[in-house]
Amino acid sequence: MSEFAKPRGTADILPEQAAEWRAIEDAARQLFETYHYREIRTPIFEHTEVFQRGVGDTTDIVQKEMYTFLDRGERSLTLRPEGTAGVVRAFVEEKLYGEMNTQKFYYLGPMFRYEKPQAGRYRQFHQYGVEVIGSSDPRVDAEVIGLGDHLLRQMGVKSFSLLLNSVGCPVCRARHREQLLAYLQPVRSELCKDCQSRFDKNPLRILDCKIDRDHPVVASAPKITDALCEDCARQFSQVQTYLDEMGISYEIDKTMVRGLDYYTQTAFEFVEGSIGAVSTILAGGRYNGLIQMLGGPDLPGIGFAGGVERLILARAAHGATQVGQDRVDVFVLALGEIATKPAARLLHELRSVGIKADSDYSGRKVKAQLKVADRLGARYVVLLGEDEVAAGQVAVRNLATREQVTIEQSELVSYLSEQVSLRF
RNA sequence: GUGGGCGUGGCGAAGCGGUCAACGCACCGGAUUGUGGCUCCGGCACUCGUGGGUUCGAAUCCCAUCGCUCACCCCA
Repeated sequence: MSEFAKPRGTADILPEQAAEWRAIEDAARQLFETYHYREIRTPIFEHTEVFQRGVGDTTDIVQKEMYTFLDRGERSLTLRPEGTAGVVRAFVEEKLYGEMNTQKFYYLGPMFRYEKPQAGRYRQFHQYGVEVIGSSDPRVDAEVIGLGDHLLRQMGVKSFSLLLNSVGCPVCRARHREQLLAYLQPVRSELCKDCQSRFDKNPLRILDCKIDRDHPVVASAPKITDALCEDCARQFSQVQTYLDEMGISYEIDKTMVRGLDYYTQTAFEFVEGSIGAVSTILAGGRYNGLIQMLGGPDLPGIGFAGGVERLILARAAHGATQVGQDRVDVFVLALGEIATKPAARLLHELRSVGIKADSDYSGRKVKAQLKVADRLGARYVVLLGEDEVAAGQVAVRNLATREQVTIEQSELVSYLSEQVSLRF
């Protein structure tokens, strides 16, 4: 074991896996652009207050999961634990609201949370996500949800379910909170320890508690979904109408609450059963108060975020894993001291015209080098020995057909350009 | 933060108190002259995460510690 190990909860993405990562990132970007979302890149760290305000002081993320540090100027900074707060901060700071009424963004990148790692949960993990700011039209909710659905399908996740709920607005939420507290008060002492404290901080979460969920009183407690104000109820039903219209199936889950404080109205979660205990693969919701909370105008917003690591796990479970092929077009084989210089020159010439080429650097024998060429999946071997060097020629061997020709060194590039291009 | 499982060569994995720590894969070399994928032969852990203890003797038992992993809270 090495003396230096990567920090807990981080991962090295090795070349083989990097191919899949890149494929996912490329496909995600392309899909987002198809929906006319534009990429936005915000800093990986922000002033701590951005997350305290943006994510919410009562959330686990802020209370116990942030990577917070003081820089040399004594400023408190935090590695971003999620993407929305930073995007909204940028939106407000750069005054992007001046441009158009509705703006659509996407992002891709690492996030950091100080958690104990397990399957599908890491301290540095990666998310792709979208944010739509400036419209509260339920068509936008449906578009964002539909985009999540589309992305998962496109990525090869064949089965998953979509849970949908509405968590209301500050008006109906406050009203529901009163009802709920009154309702639960008599059984407060029967609740689990966590729910005792949720009682004051975030009673909505009690409904979602895995321990108390089965408690008869809790199970039949008033749901926010049933206590929505007129506006929220209409929003919720219209979102469903559009989803129906788009042929996207979902289940209403009245106990589903999103973990972040900023959510209002629409909340949704895509879950996949085979990736471990943490089955949420992509989730999001509407956050109508957030922009104003971060100092901007009173604009509505909605978005989602998905975990790349969880997507990769799900792809694996669905047999969609992609392995990178590591092939080279040409392998330059130099024999002996005398061949090294012309070989280096030819290797460089081949690469200059875009032919993927490699060579051996350890001065091994022909046999060993051919073995390497074979293993690299090379189509051609350019062989340079004493005879060839003396004659200004090279032997070019087609590894598949075993045919070998000897040509002038000056013709090599044009000869191979032609051969290699024939494959495409 | 809490609980379970596990830590043997690059990887997978046997051994679970007593000769030199199996084996497979990978890797390296060889099977006569400068020609590959198969086969055959050979090489590759003074050491079993780390530290301490028990014992005549420990990879094997005990304790601690670190790490990995799964699960809980919560979450992508």
